[in-house]
Amino acid sequence: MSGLNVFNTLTRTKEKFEPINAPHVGMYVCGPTVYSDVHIGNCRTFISFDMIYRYLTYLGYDVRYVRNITDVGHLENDSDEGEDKIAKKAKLENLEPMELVQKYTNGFHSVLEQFNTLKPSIEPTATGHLLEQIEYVQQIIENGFGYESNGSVYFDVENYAKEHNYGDVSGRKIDELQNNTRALTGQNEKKCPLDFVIWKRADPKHIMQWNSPWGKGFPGWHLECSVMSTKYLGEEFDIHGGGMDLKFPHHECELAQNTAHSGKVNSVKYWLHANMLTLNGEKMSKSTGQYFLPQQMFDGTTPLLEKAYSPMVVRFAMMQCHYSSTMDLSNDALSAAEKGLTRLTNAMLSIDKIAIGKTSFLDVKALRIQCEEAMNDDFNTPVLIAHLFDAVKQINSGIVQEQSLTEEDKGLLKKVFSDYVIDIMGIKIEADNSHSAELEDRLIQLAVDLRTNAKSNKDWSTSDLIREELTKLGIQIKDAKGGTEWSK
RNA sequence: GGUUGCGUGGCCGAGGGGCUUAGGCACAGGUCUGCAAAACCUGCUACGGCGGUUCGAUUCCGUCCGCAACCUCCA
Repeated sequence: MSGLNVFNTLTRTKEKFEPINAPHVGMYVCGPTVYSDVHIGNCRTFISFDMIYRYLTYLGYDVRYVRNITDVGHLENDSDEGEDKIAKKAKLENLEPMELVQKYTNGFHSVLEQFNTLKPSIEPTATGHLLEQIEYVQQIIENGFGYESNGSVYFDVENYAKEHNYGDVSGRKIDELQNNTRALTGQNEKKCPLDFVIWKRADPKHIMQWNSPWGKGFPGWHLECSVMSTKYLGEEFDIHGGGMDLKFPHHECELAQNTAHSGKVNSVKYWLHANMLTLNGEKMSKSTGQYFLPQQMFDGTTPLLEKAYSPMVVRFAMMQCHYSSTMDLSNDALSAAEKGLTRLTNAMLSIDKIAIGKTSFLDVKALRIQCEEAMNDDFNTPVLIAHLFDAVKQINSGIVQEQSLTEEDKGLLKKVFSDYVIDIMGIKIEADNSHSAELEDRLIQLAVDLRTNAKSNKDWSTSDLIREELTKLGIQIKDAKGGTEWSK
């Protein structure tokens, strides 16, 4: 068995990954609605797809990775009273909507950068594609799957379902959906409760609105993803990703829009979904307050954790869990990941210490194959990590026993670790610079304390040595009455 | 209530009909070490309950219990 296999939500099976136009791969991932800070749960999805993007690239594919920014159209709920999230928050924070969008887009980028995610190839915004969205809606109406009602345009689910399946992504059946639809107020504009808005009429006081053939309004939430994926990846593309919670209604609606627009049934070949991050067994969610921000985790200011954890520790903890399984974030899990990551990186850095000889104590080629097989099995990073730890144990043991590797194997071993740990899992190995200033001060203080100790023992040669060496480094020592002071 | 998925050893977390000692963390004993740390060696424990299929089930089926997600905005 060889080659990448991915779990396709559409078929609920693992399928051999065969791009439509190899070596090109088109991947679209639903980005955030930038109306507030991203939380750690949001990050998991983007980190998961970052890993997927990295692995596809490693395999030699030329990936065009599109991840959108939703900056308009995301309604609070599906009723007619639903307010646009951006508009509502802009009012609340007393900001121009685009100012709000910029603020949270900046925050989003900053957090993802700390998690060492690669930037997407294209990061389009909904407001930057209004013309395309309007044209898209017109096409849907023309094709008979949309209708205008009181200045808004709705997607005609019933009509669509006559010709196509509706519910494939989320595994729902249209009859069940109809039976289970709650009676919401203000839905009299719709022909059927399942219909969803693709263009929404704006009240005169609404702060975000644009001219359209149906009057002033703004695009519906699901629309921008259909429009932008079509524009940048084509009417049929390889991978569509996002969080599990977007399966319904967002992805279902997106797929319906795609088909209604182009007439093509297979607009997305593989639907991939990242699972939720839970906190104390419950989903993290902005709307319920059950969450904390990444920064609070990095600096240890959330009461939900005992100490601070670096972005790389968090990222590694996520990699120890399969992207499609729910992951419960806990202090124990993070501290275990922290220690494990240290062990992994220490061993990786100590490969240099291994002697070169005529034979190898470690089957490096087999290791590489195991790693590749793990990743080929639907990006199974936990199994990948297990194989790497097996190698860690052998590396450490080999060093203790002074065993050797051939020059070729040693180079290959370094490459395997570098490929899988750094390039694919995206673990950045570097000193934690954020605490270096504090560390420096503490080290100086330590030297000063040692000198004070030597002085009290009348060990003048040691105390003078410390003072001289510190002076050479630009540190001034002053023996004051109350004790030794120093300055840089 | 409906739909989907999950329940693995002290904790996290893979796997998937009969040997995977999965892996990590923790724990216990040992080697090494002036002491410690690291590293190494050894040990440790599991598949929610009850039925069924099978020569054999943690793995398949049924059922019950528990949990989660979705059904309404969410990555």
